[in-house]
Amino acid sequence: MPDTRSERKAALRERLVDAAHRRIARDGLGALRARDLAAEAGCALGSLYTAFADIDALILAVNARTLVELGTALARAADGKEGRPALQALAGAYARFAFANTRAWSALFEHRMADGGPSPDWFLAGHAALFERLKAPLAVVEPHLSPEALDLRARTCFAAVHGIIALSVHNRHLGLPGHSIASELEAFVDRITMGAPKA
Amino acid sequence: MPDTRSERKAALRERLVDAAHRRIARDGLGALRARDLAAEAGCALGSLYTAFADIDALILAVNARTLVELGTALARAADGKEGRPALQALAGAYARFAFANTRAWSALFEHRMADGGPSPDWFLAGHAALFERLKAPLAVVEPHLSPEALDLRARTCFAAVHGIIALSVHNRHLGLPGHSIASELEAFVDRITMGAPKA
DNA sequence: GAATAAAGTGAACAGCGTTCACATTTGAGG
DNA sequence: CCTCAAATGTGAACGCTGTTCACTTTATTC
Repeated sequence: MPDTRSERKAALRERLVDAAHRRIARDGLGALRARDLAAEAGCALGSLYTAFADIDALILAVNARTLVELGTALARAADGKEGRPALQALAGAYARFAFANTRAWSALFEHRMADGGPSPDWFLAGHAALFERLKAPLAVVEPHLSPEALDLRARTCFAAVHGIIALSVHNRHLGLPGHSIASELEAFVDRITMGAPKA
Repeated sequence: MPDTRSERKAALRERLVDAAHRRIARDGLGALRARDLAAEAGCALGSLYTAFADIDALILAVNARTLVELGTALARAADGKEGRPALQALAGAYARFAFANTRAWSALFEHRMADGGPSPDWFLAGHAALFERLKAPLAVVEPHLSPEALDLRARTCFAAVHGIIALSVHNRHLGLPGHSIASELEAFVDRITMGAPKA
């Protein structure tokens, strides 16, 4: 009793995303090979292109999965917290996720569309959710900001924390040594949120 | 009266670096093609590999040039300034350079060695000079820091500013809109240097 | 159960960085 | 000025890449 068409196709897509995810996690985005993925998923090379339009689409699917994992890690970290403690928790969770899933996390930002075009909307929305999450705790810390200014400030804070972590993850000589990141990040968020109540 | 061997070789190297620089500036690091470069430099494909070990080495030469340009831009901006104004000037100059030379500046950070190995020391030193430049003005703003803590803080500040700019340059939807960068950056550096005399 | 549409297949294609056997040019010694 | 070994220039060829396509196999529909 063979599976239906759609079941088989969905299963193939999942096996391919699994294989790509493992490969990215182990060797990074640049080590993805269409032939390796097809072999690991147990399908012919051509079948890959019946499941995904191209390798970019497959990478996007992996990134979507990573984005969900990152989102839940952040949500868990900030759960029940507000203001400065929430921001500290988010920054710490972001750093831990980046160091625990270095290559998959890097793929989120390294990847560019092959034709140079924009990523699909649903993917950009997932990215946007990252800094949207900062708005509520930031609003507690900086109640004087207008909604527009709050949006800008959330982007700035996200980018700053991201930059600190990204440089440390990618560039051993330029970034912070691993044992200093947590403390520097904490001091940094302290500065950013200065003026707010400490607890 | 043909040129000497070494003169010809040096001229070829320069033409190749010029061509690669133009190509990177126009279309980005990913658009470099060995055949294009050879054609534009007026040499055979194989000759490229008598001048440079591989494309990585050529990219490194381009990046070295970009790094020098960036260094002089920063030096000019901070000239005669100290403390907070110096930091503001450096951040502003860094942002202006990044937006005026988007692709060449991106190449400094996008590029990874093909074999995954480390970049040569002279190149890492050039990168390190970026945040070394922050130490003196930072020491004025935060005189209580030990040399070791100052080093860490300089790395953190560089990474934060770099992150804000990088995300705005690369990711239109996640980063700041162009017209807000200068003001957000200024507010940000203000926060970082809080407690120091304003002038 | 036959007809039809969908999916699977892997050889073939175009493009890439890099190499190599060979042609050319160069500069020092007779 | 000529000679000739050695350095340099050359582009076809190699191995690899993502992607396509004519063809076979399979699932669904009437």
